[in-house]
Amino acid sequence: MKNRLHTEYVLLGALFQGPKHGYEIMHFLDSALQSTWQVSSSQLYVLLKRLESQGLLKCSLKIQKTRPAKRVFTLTPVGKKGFLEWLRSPVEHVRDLRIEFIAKLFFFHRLSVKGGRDLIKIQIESLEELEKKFKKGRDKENDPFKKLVFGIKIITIEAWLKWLIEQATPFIGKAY
Amino acid sequence: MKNRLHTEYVLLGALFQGPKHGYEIMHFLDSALQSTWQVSSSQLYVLLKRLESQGLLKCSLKIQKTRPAKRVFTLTPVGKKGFLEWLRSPVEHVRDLRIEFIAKLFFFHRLSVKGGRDLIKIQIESLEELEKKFKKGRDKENDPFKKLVFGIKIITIEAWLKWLIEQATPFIGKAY
DNA sequence: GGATTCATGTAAGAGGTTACATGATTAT
DNA sequence: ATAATCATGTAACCTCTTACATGAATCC
Repeated sequence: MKNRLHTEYVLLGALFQGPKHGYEIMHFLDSALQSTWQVSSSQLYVLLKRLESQGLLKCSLKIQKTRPAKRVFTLTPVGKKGFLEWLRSPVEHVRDLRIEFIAKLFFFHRLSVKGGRDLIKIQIESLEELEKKFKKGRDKENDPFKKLVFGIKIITIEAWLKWLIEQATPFIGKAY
Repeated sequence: MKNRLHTEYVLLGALFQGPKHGYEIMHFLDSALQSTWQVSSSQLYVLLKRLESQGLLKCSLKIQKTRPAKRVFTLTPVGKKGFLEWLRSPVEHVRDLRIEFIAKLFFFHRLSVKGGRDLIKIQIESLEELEKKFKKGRDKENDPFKKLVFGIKIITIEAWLKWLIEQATPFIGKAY
């Protein structure tokens, strides 16, 4: 499966529990993900069109008397599969934890999907490995600036590990 | 002074200690900032052109027999002033600490510019204020997901405060 | 003989933002 | 009256990335 944009997966997730039209998706994301994930309305409609053309969504028109027709989107099986695969994969880069990983946790919680604890577990493992790697890198490094850069990477990873264990794990709950 | 791009300031910084041509700047950034800041060569030349047209750089041609002429760039007084203003200002967003702030520290260190300790100090103050704000926000929040988002923000700020105090401050040194 | 270094660029495209366009309905 | 809500979009622009173009010199 190709490397889709993060926002595209978030849109798929917004449709996981049932069809919605664009405007509805906008409000769903605004109220639930709020400042975590913002999609402008123009971008939203562009992405929905693209996802439809790629067969991840299908769309039906719902004509209304007084307003423009709603374009109601439904996840296709391909779209559903793609979303779940994304949801259960750890993020590749450390920088993606603050945004993309949080979005995954949101969906595990909101949609009651199983696998959240497993995701957290492998995410922790991959962070611990990275931490080791960076610590080795720092030890070998002589340039004080580069040491400093390793330092902020390591300290950030440690903070996020703590957050994953102490806050994210209880958030997901035992059942999932 | 308008809100210039971060990369533009980095280019200005690369010229702070004397004129360089594009290719030289590339190597300077590659070797010194390495993985912290990468500029593709195509983007580099575009930015240099823009900075020149805005009067922050001036350029002189140095013709060579066998290779294309070097375009040697020199900081103008406006450019120098703009760079120092940027250098001494704290970053606005927390997300900019990991990249933009680090670049500022690099230049303080590398160019032996004074004001590094002051910058760290006000950066610490602004982070501490943010931390308080987020903690209040978390206390008022009922939605567990939004609490979790506050949680990662707070824990990240705490880590970076620790890094600023324990690692960045000694890096800059007492004299600056 | 082939890769790398030196030295500059253009062109195309991806992803995003902001501004603008439409137009009725409902709330204040 | 006028502002906000509902509902969709297009167009222009910005930043950055990738690919491509040129062409001698030098290293292996």
